Amino acid sequence: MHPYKDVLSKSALFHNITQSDLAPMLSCLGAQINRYRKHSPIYLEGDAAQTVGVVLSGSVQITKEDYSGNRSILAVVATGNLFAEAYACAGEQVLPISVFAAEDSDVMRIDCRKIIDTCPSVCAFHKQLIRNLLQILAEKNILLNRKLEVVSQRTTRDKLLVYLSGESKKAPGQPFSIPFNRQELADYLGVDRSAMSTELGKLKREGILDYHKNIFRFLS
Amino acid sequence: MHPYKDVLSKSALFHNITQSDLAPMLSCLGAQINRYRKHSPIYLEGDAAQTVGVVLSGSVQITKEDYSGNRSILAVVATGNLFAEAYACAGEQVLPISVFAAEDSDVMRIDCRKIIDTCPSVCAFHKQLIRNLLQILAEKNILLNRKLEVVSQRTTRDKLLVYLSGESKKAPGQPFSIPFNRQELADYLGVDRSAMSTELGKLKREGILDYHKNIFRFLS
DNA sequence: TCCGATTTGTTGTAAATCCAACGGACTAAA
DNA sequence: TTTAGTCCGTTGGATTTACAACAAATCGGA
Repeated sequence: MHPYKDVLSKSALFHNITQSDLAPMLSCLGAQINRYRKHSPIYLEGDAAQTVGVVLSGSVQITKEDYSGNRSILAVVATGNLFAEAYACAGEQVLPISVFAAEDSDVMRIDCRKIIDTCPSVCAFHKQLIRNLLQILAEKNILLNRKLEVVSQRTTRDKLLVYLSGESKKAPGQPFSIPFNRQELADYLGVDRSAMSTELGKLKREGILDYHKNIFRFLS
Repeated sequence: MHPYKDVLSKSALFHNITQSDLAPMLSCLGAQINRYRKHSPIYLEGDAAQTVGVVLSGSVQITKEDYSGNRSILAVVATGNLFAEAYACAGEQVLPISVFAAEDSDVMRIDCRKIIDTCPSVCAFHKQLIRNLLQILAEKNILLNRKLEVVSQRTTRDKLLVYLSGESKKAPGQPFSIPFNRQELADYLGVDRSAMSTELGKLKREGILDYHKNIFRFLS
């Protein structure tokens, strides 16, 4: 009985893999589990990137030092999610980021080469694992492309319109909600919150957009 | 003898696959080759994304319509390279982009499910194919992350410093070249060329950076 | 060498953005 | 009800950027 089977079976990496198959698979993969105290490093910038991390409990922070030495938090990875998967899968990479435990956390690490080099006789579920990994990378790719499209817009107005029209595309003309408050939206768009607020006000006054809190609707 | 074996064996998707293995592999994958006239569509926005494309000859353009209906070119894919791979691998995706032949072009398409669902008895090289696909996605991921970090900087100065210090990291203090001219660099950073030129001049006058054409060096 | 085309740097002005500060609306706890 | 905290919109001034136009430098043939 694996202590983390509930977390793992909900994780995208182990999607469509039955709980009973988890334990033998993990031993086949040589998965290593470690506990990290809050603030202690899991990976450091410059490390060789060979293993993908899975957060089993707690959460971790992806951080990076900029050219002037300021450390900033790029992302927080919650329980059940992966980190460093792109670097581990690309092979021969040096990590450009560091990972720290945001709280006391358990982390499982798997060597990506073990995932890729299937052992056809033993592990029938390797194939599913590879499929999942491919899907995770592909979906992240799509997310990054989408964000890049938004932040590449030159003006706050265009960033808002590109982001919001994208969110609205599933049901044009209908109200839709966004998963951000104003500050988070401003951070996502890479603009100042107050300037964004002003621009939202303009769009509303011009009759292009209506909104209340995080519910938006295009008036076209 | 496959007519495109030289192009294919140089393509990242078929890296480490011998030319003699190409033909049986392609037939096993159900690869389809079509010729497209200049400007004719290969994929249209809204299509179901199931196949990854490989440019066998010529080149293709990735385009997208923005919220106001303007079509812009996001990328040009040269001979030997892939397109739509992320959407094809993510499964159940609708394409948010269109692809047109930039010139008369031959394009091969492969159903991603055929790549993922290995046929262990027949194709020993499926494994290598999957490894390559994973690596392509992972590397693209890293590139997108890197670009996103640059473009997310608020000021032109910071965008320049983040980009250039990243390029300089391989050999700190040494001169390094960049693969862009000024206009291309400005496009990559998402800023105005002349404003960027001004900012570069400031950095030089402040003694932070020296450059000549596309050779740069940090003076730290 | 000379010419035309392209690339790069410079400048001034208009416009957009950032920044800091503040006030109102709302919420939750005391 | 009061109070403290958070979120959101607004404002004004300082800064930054875009834009357009032009000058200087560079490059590749003829």
